[in-house]
Amino acid sequence: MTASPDLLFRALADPTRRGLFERLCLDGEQTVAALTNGAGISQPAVSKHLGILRQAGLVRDRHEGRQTHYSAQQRALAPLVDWTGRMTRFWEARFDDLEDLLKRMDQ
Amino acid sequence: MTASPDLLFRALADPTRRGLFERLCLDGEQTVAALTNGAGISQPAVSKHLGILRQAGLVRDRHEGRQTHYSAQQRALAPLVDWTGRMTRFWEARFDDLEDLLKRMDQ
DNA sequence: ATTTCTCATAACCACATAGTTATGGGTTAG
DNA sequence: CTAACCCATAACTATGTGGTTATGAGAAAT
Repeated sequence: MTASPDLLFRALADPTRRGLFERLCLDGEQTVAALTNGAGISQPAVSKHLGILRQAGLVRDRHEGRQTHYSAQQRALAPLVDWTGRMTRFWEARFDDLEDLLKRMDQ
Repeated sequence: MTASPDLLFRALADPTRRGLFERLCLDGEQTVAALTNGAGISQPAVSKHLGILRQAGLVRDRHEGRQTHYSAQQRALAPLVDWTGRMTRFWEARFDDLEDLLKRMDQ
């Protein structure tokens, strides 16, 4: 279930939404209430953002009783990595641009 | 001159704009007229998109007589690569999600 | 059974943004 | 010098989108 780069870029374009994804990536699974806390927006807004992230495959939801736990699906970022790869690793791309990037990719 | 992830994501979120960047990456430097040809939108719209890409550091413009040549600056993608790295290469991130991504990054 | 709690959806609003046409500045051609 | 050309900016419009409040469905607690 790999989403299109378009869906991914659009989902990650909003800073609030990207912030939610970052929190899920760094702090692990969390409930909607926990995510709402500290997001600076209302709970319905958070739910909407999570819906968009879910549609892009970036998060998964797990229902447990009356609360929903969300977690990041890092592998959904794969098309993004592939895309940057295609844009950079290309025949005529100048080397001084590539050097830097390839270093970062190798850690 | 490295731009923020936010600026980059927002610049690349629009499909038309991303298409322009892709063409510059794959086909090399081109004039505005050349880019307008095949973009399916008017020349002013293309100029506006290029302005946004330039502001994000993703393209460079070179003036030559009455025409402007644009070229991709692939190194501007670095913050994006770093960001995905931070989101994936993190302590508790599950391995089955990482395996796949790291393979892609190593080519 | 009733109340409370968590979350999602609906309806609405304000603003951002991607497109258009019109126009002007600088450059080459005639 | 004048005309044609390339591109950028201005002004405007329509649609998308991120936020709100109101409400309801489902589960837990009393």
